[in-house]
Amino acid sequence: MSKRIGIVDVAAAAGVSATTVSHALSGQGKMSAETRERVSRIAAELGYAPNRIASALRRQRSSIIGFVSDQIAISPFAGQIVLGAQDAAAERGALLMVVTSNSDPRVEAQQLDALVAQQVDAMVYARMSHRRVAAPPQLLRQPAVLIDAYDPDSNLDSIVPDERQIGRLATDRLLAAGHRVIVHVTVDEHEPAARGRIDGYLDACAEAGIRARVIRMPGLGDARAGREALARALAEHPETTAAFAFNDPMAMGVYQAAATRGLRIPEDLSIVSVDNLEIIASQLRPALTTVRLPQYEMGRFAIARLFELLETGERTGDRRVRLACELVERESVTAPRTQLTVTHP
Amino acid sequence: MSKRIGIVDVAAAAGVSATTVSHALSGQGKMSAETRERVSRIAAELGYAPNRIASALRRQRSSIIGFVSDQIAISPFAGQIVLGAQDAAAERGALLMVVTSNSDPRVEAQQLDALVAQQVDAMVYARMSHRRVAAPPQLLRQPAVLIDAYDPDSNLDSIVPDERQIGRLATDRLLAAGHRVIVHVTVDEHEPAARGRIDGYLDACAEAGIRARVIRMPGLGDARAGREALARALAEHPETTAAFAFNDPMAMGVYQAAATRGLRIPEDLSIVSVDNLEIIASQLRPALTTVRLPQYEMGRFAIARLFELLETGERTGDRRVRLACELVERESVTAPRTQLTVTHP
DNA sequence: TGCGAGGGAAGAAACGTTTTGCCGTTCCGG
DNA sequence: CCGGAACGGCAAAACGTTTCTTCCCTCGCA
Repeated sequence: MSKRIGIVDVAAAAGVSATTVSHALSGQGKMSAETRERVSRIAAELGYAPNRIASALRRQRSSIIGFVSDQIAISPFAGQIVLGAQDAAAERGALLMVVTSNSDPRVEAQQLDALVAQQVDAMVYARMSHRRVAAPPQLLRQPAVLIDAYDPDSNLDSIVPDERQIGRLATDRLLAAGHRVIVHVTVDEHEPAARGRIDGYLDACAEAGIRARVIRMPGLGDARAGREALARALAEHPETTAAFAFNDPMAMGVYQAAATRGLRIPEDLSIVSVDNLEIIASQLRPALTTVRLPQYEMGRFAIARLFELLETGERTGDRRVRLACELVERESVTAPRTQLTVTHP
Repeated sequence: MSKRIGIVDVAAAAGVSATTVSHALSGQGKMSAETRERVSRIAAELGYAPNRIASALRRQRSSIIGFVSDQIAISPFAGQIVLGAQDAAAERGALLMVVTSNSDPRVEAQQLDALVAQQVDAMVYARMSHRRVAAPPQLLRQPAVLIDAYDPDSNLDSIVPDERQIGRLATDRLLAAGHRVIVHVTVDEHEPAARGRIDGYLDACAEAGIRARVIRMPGLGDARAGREALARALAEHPETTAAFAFNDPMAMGVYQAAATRGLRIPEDLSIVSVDNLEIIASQLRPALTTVRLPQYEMGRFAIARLFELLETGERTGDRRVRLACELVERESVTAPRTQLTVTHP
């Protein structure tokens, strides 16, 4: 491990001052193209790598963005958000510093302090499911945005999926296939995500002039809830031909309950859900048609917004950004057995 | 955003020199307990947060550990490894800087360079499935370890799951339940993970004196492969009562194929697999008995090893560490229908 | 009383950049 | 031919710590 070579070594080798090297490499200042080129070449030859620590100290700008999330382990969502954020940061010459509190507030506080000490330029505070939160005070020392979370008491920017549009999109897909008896199996509507999706479902039903049938289950939505929900749905609405599930695990439960009853998917029951968990959606048989949450985009958008705040001190647009989602078509939707003939007036 | 307060502000407020503040806060140097206590108190009152950038520059030690992984999005594994590494790093006052290349070598090189520029003290290079790799040159500038990967050409430390023990453990579980006809559905044995698990399976079969029946499928192991594998297994070995699947998605396929044939799990077919993907294993019905990979432990171990290298320049123990795995009991294993009576001699 | 030891604290240098201000040279127009 | 702008480049200060060295003072002992 030989001594790291620095700007002065390059300067010596090129027979110029450190200042000139700095200028040459950063494209600042006035200098002959010849010198600039020669210095750059020598730097490359020597394998010079800038020391971002020194640079950060001098410039009072670390080019590091802190990314705090409550979970990274459990949900594959996190990864996509981080990826989007990382890509966007890299495009701007910044690096992400990701920490996960595993939902422990004490750990979270420690980590936030560590990020502050690290002089991060800005912070992203991400939740892995849409939540209302109280933003920790460390977020207020530098620009910060929330992902999948909002805090009505602070004026931090917030980036969330457009839950209502999700409900709309999923239901419209089933309507478009010709279904008229569509149940929505979901969870407690205190979940912001559930609330929004229900609203979207209701909108779509109202517009289509069909009856809304919402089955609410306790908990956060897993296969068990999906199984029980389908049982209830069929008991209450035996004529059901399609289901819109709150998330992919619930959809998996619906598959299981359908199999138990000898209902085939999609011939007897069409399903649309939300999450696009690759590991479920594409492994189920038939593969699950589901709404993809815009995780990658949320990550990107967060960083873009942060740089906007860093560079201009101002933000454009809304404080609360809802990103639209898209449907991923697979195989779990088809027309109902007794297709309604649509009469064009 | 008021000016950040630094060590000199504390010094001024306490009527001492910056040196003394530094000593007081770090517990270095000789000084009266009274001064030390007073300085600490004043620092706390002023809300002093150390500037780790400045500290890093002076000490030539950033206390940042780079963590490079090929994937973070797709697999929930990554999260656990990162979590383990993060916890271990936090215990030692270090921070993790996680980057994901998304398996793009160009991106990876860029990110490695960025980490080098960031003056990371050490690096973790993680793959999300057990692989042979060629370690990139940037890893050699500071201590580094590989996770779920090994490079026979470098002398970097390597931390991997004990694949052979996995095969052993899973097969033994089925043997213990009384099964004598156990198929192993797996993938191409060029996968290091597959190779090791097959060996463990063969060991267990040999020791139990039963015939080994390995079904190899192309690809990396998904539900489709699992379905086809079970079909082949039953064609070749109709008397099969138990299956050991390479991973959870394949096990999911086995469930699907079993359902198609009217085989009940576990009554007609017991299953053990590997991964413990929460989202599959606990959502399947019956819940899947599966081997948990020691991700968290691998993360922790990697950091521990790195600090060993940083502090002593030496390592203890093996260059290639295989961590043992444990079985997570759920509901997919029971005794075979026609139980063999074990005669004690 | 003189002297050395040693505790407590301060001064100053150093880490590797970036940036400000300045200096010498050239070139142009008046 | 002179004044001044434009240009190319350099010296030095600054960023906030840590650490090496020095300094002062007190205390104990001969």
